[in-house]
Amino acid sequence: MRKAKTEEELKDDLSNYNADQYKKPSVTVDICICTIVDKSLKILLIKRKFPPFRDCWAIPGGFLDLNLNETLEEAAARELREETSLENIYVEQLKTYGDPERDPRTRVVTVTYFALVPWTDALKTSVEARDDAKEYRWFDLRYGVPPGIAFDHAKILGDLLNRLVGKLSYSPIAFSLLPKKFTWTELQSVYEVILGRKLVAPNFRRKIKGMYNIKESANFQRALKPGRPSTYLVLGKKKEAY
Amino acid sequence: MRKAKTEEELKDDLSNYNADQYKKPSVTVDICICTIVDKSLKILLIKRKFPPFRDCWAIPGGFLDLNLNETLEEAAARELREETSLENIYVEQLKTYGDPERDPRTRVVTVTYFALVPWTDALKTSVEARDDAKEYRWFDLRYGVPPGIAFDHAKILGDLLNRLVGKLSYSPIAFSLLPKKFTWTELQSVYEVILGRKLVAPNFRRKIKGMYNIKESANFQRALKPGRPSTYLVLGKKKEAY
DNA sequence: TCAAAAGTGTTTGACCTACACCCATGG
DNA sequence: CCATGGGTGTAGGTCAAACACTTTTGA
Repeated sequence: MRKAKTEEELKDDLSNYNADQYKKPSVTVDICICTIVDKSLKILLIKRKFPPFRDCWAIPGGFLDLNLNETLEEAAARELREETSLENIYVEQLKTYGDPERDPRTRVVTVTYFALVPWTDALKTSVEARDDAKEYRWFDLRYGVPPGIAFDHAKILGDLLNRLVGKLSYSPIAFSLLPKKFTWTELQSVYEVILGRKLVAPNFRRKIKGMYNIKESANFQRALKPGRPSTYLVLGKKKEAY
Repeated sequence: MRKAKTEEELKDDLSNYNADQYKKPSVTVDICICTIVDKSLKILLIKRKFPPFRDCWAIPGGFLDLNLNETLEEAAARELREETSLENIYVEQLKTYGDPERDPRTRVVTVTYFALVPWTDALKTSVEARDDAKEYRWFDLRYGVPPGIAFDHAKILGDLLNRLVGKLSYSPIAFSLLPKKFTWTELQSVYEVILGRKLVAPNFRRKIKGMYNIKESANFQRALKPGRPSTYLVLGKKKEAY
């Protein structure tokens, strides 16, 4: 009875919804894990072990598990954690893809997110030294996706790059790609890699100082090279408008 | 057999997916229909006739019908057509909402789109003079949403306003809110309404001319008022970069 | 003393904004 | 003539790019 009423309510919600034909699509949440290493913008792809697109590279993700009772963003964060063991990472919704033919098996609606993670050697280890027989690899997002990438993932990565380039200039996403403490050179490198062009250091630093609350951390020597060691910086709370 | 294999493939796609617990969420596509009339930015809401949120205002939408074999954007455009009889309208994906508790009945993932429609009196008529007992109303997006709006639709409309304001300055969405032929005053009014502030006409026109290919259409007198009649404009193909 | 990090100063040009002012056009 | 549509010109300010130069710091 309760259920029947619900069915009726559902039916009325839509314009021309036929309860007899009603089938639900599968819903997956995919996570584009981005980082910057070696002066290039990388994304983590996984090699598929089963058809369709067997042995093709694909964006990691999984079906939405209703039992976990999590939000979509939490699902994305959980998948990120499962792949990288990282937590407290910047995650943002990218777009949702649901073309009828995008998965040859069945109708799949995929909500994609992207995560910006600071590169660490631990990350490299945790991803490469897995024992679950999954093959992972970091791909350069600017060098073009691997040929034969699965599903419509080439389009997704294109949308991702556009989003990153577009948001970089007016939002603090660059800091999410760096550890808490970073140097001016590292920060500038993030901008240069995403924008794909060199920047002039003094102008860059003036601009960043005007937009964000950059504070100096403890000075700390990092490398065994000559010259002045760089200052560590941290991003403070947002600049107060006065 | 074919089906069994598919199940296995599906299972492997995910990290910790349990086929026995596997339930699919419902997927709906909602459409925020925006227009500008009477110097204000309006959105079309529908009054719900059944619980939950009976008699509350809500964004129109419907469940994704797999039998129609349409893309998500086509589904949004179809719903727009069903509500307004309009076709060839600018439609863009806004965001996807899927919190577990957003619909008290069952798990619902909603992909929201927004449509920008030029106001016409025909639109007013087609929406208001419906015979399907649905109650529609245009709400001013800047005046705050109606109290007790259904589900998480208040948040959706907030995201929508942010998107419109943000995109206005670098994309030609304003033209989608006007008929093919429009005047400088009308175009400026669209910008002023969305931005929420007055603009200086000469500067506005110089700027728009620099960004878009504005062409004059046939001069045509419109009103029975004194003064020079306004020139009709059309948006030409994008400016060639040279 | 050297090399790298970090900052200062300045010039140039683009562009935005406000405002004054002029021209065009039809009632 | 007048009211409105539409444009030109310009002065002031902001901002960004480019580049030269200085200062700081530790090996």
